[in-house]
Amino acid sequence: MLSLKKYLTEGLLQFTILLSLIGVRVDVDTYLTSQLPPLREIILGPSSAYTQTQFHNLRNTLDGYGIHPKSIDLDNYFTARRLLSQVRALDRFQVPTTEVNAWLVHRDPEGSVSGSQPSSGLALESSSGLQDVTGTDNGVRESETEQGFSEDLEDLGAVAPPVSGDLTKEDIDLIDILWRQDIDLGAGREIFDYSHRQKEQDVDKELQDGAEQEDTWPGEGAEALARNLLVDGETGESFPAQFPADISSLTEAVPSESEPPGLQNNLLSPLLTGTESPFDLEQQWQDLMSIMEMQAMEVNTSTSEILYSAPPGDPLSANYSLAPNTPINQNVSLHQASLGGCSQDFSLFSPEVESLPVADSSTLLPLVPSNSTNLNSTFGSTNLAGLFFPPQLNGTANDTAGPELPDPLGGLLDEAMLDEISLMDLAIEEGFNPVQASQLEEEFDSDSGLSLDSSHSPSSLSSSEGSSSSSSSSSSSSSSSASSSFSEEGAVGYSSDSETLDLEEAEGAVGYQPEYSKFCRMSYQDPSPLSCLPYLEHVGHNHTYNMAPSALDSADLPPPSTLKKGSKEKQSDFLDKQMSRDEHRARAMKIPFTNDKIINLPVEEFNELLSKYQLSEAQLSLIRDIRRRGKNKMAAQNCRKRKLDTILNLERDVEDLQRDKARLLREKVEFLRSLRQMKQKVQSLYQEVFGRLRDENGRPYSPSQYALQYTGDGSVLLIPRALADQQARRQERKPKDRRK
DNA sequence: ACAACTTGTCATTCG
DNA sequence: ACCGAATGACAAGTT
Repeated sequence: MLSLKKYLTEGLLQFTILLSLIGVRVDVDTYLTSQLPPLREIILGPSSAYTQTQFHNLRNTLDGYGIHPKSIDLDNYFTARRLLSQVRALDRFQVPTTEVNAWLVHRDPEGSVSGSQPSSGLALESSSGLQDVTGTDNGVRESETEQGFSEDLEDLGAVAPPVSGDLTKEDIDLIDILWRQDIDLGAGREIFDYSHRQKEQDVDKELQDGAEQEDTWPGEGAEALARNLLVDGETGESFPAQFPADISSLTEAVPSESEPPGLQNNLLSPLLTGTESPFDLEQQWQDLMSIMEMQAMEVNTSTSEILYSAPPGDPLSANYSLAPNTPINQNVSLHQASLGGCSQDFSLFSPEVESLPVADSSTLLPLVPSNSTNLNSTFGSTNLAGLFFPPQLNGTANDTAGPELPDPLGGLLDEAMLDEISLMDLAIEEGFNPVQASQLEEEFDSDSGLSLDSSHSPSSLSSSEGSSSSSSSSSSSSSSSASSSFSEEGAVGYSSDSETLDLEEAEGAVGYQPEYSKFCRMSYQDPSPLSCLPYLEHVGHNHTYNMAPSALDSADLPPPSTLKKGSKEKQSDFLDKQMSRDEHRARAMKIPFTNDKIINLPVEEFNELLSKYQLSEAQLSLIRDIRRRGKNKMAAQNCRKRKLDTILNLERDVEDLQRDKARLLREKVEFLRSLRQMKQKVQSLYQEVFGRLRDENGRPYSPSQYALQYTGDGSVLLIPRALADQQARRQERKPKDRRK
């Protein structure tokens, strides 16, 4: 019962911290769970974060860290707090910029990820984002970028707004409204605008460079900003071809251009009429993997090199590069036209080909079925099932378009996409997760959620621990250094015990010296090797934390006798005020030894000490209280420090997760955009090829009766529609089974 | 004066 | 049973 309560409390606390920090619904598990099993623990909170014994044991096992259990490094403690506030500020700063960056740098496969820069990456992103939004049309720009990213997100089915951190509900609502407005406006830009994309690539490059060289950023940033704005002016409103605006553009286009003949209409229908099943998280990964496989195919294709003038790893930009018109190859096979060669074969749709659609997105629109809902569903979401499987299988295809050509594209895409890529491969390819995963795992494997590994803890935690250990070790080896170290790091509440000791010595406390020497031997005069690591002697009872200030200061510092009498009195007055209540009480009760000893002596020695004096009951009681309070005070300090450490670690982990999530979302948006483009190309190619086929009488085949089917060896078959449908159905079931 | 933060203390639980 | 550590809660002090 109690353990359950404890567990719940810990979990709730950490979960609350996580949620509050994230501020949004983070479907991190969606993206990471399969790669990072420990993330589950992270999200749910390390149950050991606050556990007592593990912390204790961890400190005492001294696995290479040498952290003194009682040593509290105040400097680092406060440093940690300062860093915490900075981190928080960063987090807030990150809010508006995450999506801005996602939009502007989304084509950069590596630059914006900046996996190895915990906070600087964010800062850079922030700066770039701000640079971009500080233009004249600040608000417009911002909303545009937000819209771009957020629509992408919506398209992904990511319900959560692309913002992180401390956004209020009003903020989210506002952003949401802006999205809607932009969606309604059909805003969009670059998709098929080659020149624009070129510019954008440049801008992206500069953004990349700027991110790497923060110093040089402002100047170049302004330049890039200017160009970017120009681009926006060109394309932002005029041509709704942008990926996120696909929904609106397509839906708008349908009513006006739905009259074209049924041939093209039917041909395209299978691809454009997908129904969106409820968004499946697993599906998202499936999508990503599929897309990546497609892109791998692209890269492997020879013709792709022509098109990939963009930086390597930037598949999207290449998709828009229109190859120079090439002679139409009547022998074109869909195999050659497969994904890798899409762009080149795109030239088939050059104006030379009059009877066939050209490679303009607008020309594809008339081919779209008049059923606009299908359109919406197809392009408006990320469920790729509609891309791979014939519409009739999705249950919403209209009857005319349904049986038309599910198989052709289904076969091609299915084969290309449905081979599984392990998530780990994906992760490695992105250069992210294995390392981070192990990091996170380590961090949360450590007891009590404390990061004792300095390599994992850039914050003050590690340094704090390190200095703590150094102070404790020095206390055992060198009295002078221990003295200075302790005074520097401030043994809270007991720093004035030295004066108490002085006073007591001055008062001539009888029998004190033997104890004192014994005490010293115990603590730091023991010449044995172990003395360097006093905690090895008393793993559970090392109480040198507060011992040093009094014992060492009094022993090593110039005695008050060296001071002038007046100043001595002043000092004693001053120190009187510095004394703790217990010290005053001890003085009042004429306790013959220092509070330090009372508190820090091991039990046996403490009892020994007590037995050597004739102490009244009141004195004994006070001594026990002093000991109890003193120990509890240190315990409270440790506890608070530990709590803070835990929060800091959690905060850092949340940051990491937010970064990862943003990056994954960006990547997904890119992949989906790429997929969409490829899909369109495949559609066009299909139409191209199918439209050129003639039967023995020289008449074109009816798409309602025949379909092209792609085989594994790259050949293309013309098969009856019914057969194609059958095979499509079979293929639909496979992936589903595979997923289970 | 007041809020926020810090620190010490007590009570309690746990190992 | 006792001890010490851990920790929530509270109060006093500090900023």
